[in-house]
Amino acid sequence: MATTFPANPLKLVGLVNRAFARLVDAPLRELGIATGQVPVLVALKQHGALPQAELARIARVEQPSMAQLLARMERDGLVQRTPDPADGRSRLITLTDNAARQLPKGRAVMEATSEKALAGFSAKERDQLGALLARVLANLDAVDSKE
Amino acid sequence: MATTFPANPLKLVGLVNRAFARLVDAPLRELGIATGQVPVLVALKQHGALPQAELARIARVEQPSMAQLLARMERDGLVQRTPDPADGRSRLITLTDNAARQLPKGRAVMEATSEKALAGFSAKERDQLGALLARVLANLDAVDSKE
DNA sequence: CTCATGTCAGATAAACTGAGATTC
DNA sequence: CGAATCTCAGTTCATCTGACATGA
Repeated sequence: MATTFPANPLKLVGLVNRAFARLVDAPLRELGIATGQVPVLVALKQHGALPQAELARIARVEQPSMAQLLARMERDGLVQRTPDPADGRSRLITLTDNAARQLPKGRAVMEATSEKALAGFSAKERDQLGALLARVLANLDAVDSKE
Repeated sequence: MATTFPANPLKLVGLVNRAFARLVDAPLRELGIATGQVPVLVALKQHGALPQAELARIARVEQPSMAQLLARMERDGLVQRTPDPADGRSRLITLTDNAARQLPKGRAVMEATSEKALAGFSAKERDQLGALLARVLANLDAVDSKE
């Protein structure tokens, strides 16, 4: 009976993902940020101005998906697109001052909710979970690139 | 430096979830099934006819979300809605013969991809991953119901 | 009357493919 | 010319609120 309840870890991944997104959504929205935008904001904060294609790679989505996400973010005053002086095809994405100001609060929300999600976990267990998930991700990436 | 790479396990959950969905999507689509429909099909196979509200509870979505999902499934010939003789408000959802026939193949796809995702994992590690994720989910549920 | 079940209408976010325009 | 960058158009899925009809 030991393996009846975990069913399939991959199913749990989906449930955890949605439960987390649901929790984080409301407080982020009050900051004017959507959940899916956080990775983009973080990347821009870290690397400064970036072209759209690079952001798509970082977030692992197709370019049109990123274009649409950025369009929403531009609409909401989180990013600007400025022509790339070095490449006429490209436009560089930068954070607005407002976004830069809100980002730390957004990260705090993510952090706090993660903390709740991992309540009762020892440091070792957190590392374990991270390591196991990283291996799963590596496996899935390997399959993906094989096809 | 031990905790630099796992960053935040919750982020990995999101990445794993999407990577898995992407892999599983195409083969399922060939069977005429969408990824989000699988849990519903499985629940119906297990429990027989079920009302919409019960399916929403099982899948942990709001009723209108389930209604729309079922509408798509009905459109695609996977389920039927028949009046509940015992409750005039309710309509019971049942699998079509075709869906019942396709379901095993769908589960096989899910299984096979899960297997690839967990390549190189010992039985113990699988249980560990499942147990850790189940604890995360329980934590998130607890927060959710507190608010 | 209240509660539960379900539908409808409308909004939003996120992702994809396919087809161009433009520039390196 | 070929490849990269981006836009546009259209589709699908998944999710949410809010309003409403109807039956228990």
